[in-house]
Amino acid sequence: MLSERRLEVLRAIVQDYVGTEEPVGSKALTERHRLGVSPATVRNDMAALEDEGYIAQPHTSAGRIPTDKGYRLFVDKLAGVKPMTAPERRAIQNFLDGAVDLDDVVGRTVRLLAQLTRQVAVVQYPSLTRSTVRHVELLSLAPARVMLVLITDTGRVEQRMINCPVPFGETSLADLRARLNSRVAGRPFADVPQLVQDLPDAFEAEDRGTVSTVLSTLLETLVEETEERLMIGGTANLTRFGHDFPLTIRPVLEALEEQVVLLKLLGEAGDSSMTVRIGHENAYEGLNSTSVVSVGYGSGGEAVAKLGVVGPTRMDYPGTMGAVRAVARYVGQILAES
Amino acid sequence: MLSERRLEVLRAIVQDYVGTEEPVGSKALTERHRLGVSPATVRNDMAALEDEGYIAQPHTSAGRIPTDKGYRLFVDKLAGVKPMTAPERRAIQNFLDGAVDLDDVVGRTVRLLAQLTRQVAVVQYPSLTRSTVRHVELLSLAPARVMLVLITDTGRVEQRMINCPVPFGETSLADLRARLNSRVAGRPFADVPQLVQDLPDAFEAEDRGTVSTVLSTLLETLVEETEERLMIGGTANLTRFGHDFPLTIRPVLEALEEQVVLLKLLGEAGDSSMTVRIGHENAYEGLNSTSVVSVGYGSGGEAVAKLGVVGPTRMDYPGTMGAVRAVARYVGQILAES
DNA sequence: TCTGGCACTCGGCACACGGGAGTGCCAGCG
DNA sequence: CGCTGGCACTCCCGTGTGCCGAGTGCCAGA
Repeated sequence: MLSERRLEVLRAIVQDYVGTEEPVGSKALTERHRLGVSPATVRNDMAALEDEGYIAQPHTSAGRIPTDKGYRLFVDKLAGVKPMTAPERRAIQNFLDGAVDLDDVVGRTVRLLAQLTRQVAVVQYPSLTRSTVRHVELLSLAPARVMLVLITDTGRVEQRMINCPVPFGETSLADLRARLNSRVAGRPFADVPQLVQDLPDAFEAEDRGTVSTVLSTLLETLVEETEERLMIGGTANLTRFGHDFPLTIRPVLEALEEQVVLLKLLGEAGDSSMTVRIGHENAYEGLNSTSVVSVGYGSGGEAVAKLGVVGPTRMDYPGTMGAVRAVARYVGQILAES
Repeated sequence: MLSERRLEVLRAIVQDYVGTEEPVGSKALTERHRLGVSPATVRNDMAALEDEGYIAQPHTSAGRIPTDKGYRLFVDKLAGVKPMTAPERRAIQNFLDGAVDLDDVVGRTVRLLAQLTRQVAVVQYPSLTRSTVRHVELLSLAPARVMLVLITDTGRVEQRMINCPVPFGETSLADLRARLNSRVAGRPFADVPQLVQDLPDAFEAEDRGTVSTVLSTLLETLVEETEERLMIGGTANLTRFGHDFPLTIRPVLEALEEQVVLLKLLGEAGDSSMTVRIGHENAYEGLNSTSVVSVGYGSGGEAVAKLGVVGPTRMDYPGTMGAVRAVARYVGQILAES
């Protein structure tokens, strides 16, 4: 177990390195922090921290920088979450209020989060399968052409075109619409497959094919993995990463374009509590030099989706965590109101 | 006026520079192209081209690189549009087919375009105001809560929540829905304001307030500038820009995040024909070292939106233009089918 | 267990140097 | 009059050298 002072040294190293982006040496440490001991002592502590794998030297005779393990310890034991100041909280609220629809909410959130953290922001749309059905609408656009519209309590709206095998009468359509809604409205989307299973039986033989087509389209829309969507923003902040660009930034941009990768990343994180994944803790190779801070958000108690930021492992963890948590909280409120 | 040979020299310079990314000298030129003259002669031609402002030297005693004016001449007079090969055309079609909704179409298009051109792709959603109304739906979600859903012939669906001043009966709602659709279905969105102007008059006094609220929400969604949306992709290709990253890439990423800037950029381009804006021809400063190739696309004859790519001024113009044109054509087809 | 001292290591920078690619100019040739 | 080969000149750039400073590890002493 590391002594109290050694932990203090580690904390100082992390803070300084995050601030200066340069390896920090023993002398500079004693000057900037009141450790109460001499550089030589700090050097011994640093040697011990290095033995334990918390810090490392980029080159012999250079200062130390924290390793992923070092950041992990810092986040778990040495740092808290820095709460937002009152003006910041007000700014968040102002910025998010006045969104006209869900796209707007998500868009504003992603911009806000990118600006607050000066990093790349990722916001997942509320998951269909974790939301509740508000309404299912069927519109007849042409004799054998139906549009299916799903509306969730979180404001998300999905639509699908359906080509019916045979023309579908307006009364049958109204019948199906009414039956569908009476079964599923107010229920979680996850239950929908069960709830509509035997619906075709209630219809005349000639309509059954069409009803089945509609239902299977409905179920397809709910398949996890395809129904998940997200928005990212603040990629310009990647340019603040470091000086050795091309190699650092490239894989990150590529990862961000692969929505599958991001969704997996968010999916792996704890369900609603805040999760920090540091460097190599991220399964995806391109993100091995980044950290991901994410948290679930939702209109009520349960999380319907996640949001977070992607930044260099060398990031201000307490500040970032504070911003992410605060934004998630306010977005949840907005969704609950809509 | 420049002689035939000098134009040929300019063409050779552009082609070589685009290929190698390095200033091209007189000797290298004569070696790679059959110009039929000696380096000394080419030197004289280059001096003339430089006097006219078509090419420039990064430093004394270095090769020449094309200026924006040089690229302009190249695009206008010296190069055509390189048509896609048959396999490429097939690949495009395969890639775009099977999209389930408009978001999917736009998403696939942006990825496709980024991949084909190896540059940043930008695709605008079909403009509401330039589309035709397919259907307007009103859903009663709560006694004084109505959801407005607009559906265009291009597959776009917009929705807005409306809080009614007074509860709105189901029959009044059905009445309004029917009247609305009979007036606007099949008409261009641009005409909607005119068409619905006197609608409140047809209702009882108590409902008139609500009807007006619904109509004003409808009109708000049609305001140009707010209704325009777009998707971008392929930002990872920016890393191929050059070696002097931070300065080049940063403002471009920033511009791409400012949807307003991009929309303006696309808006300024010719309405449906292909437009190439080179370097400083772009009004936005951050894009002064990039070229934008854009073209309108639409389901029928008229363009309902634009798509294009953003890349370094040093780009393969014929190939890029070919890809952009081909993709626009296929997207138009897909939209017409849906 | 901490401290001050000391020798050592190594990255980064400033500087000088030379090679090479490219240029402009000029005189001569068809 | 236009094209060509030759020539002197200009710079960019990569390489090599030397120095400085920050940082380290180790050791003897308090």
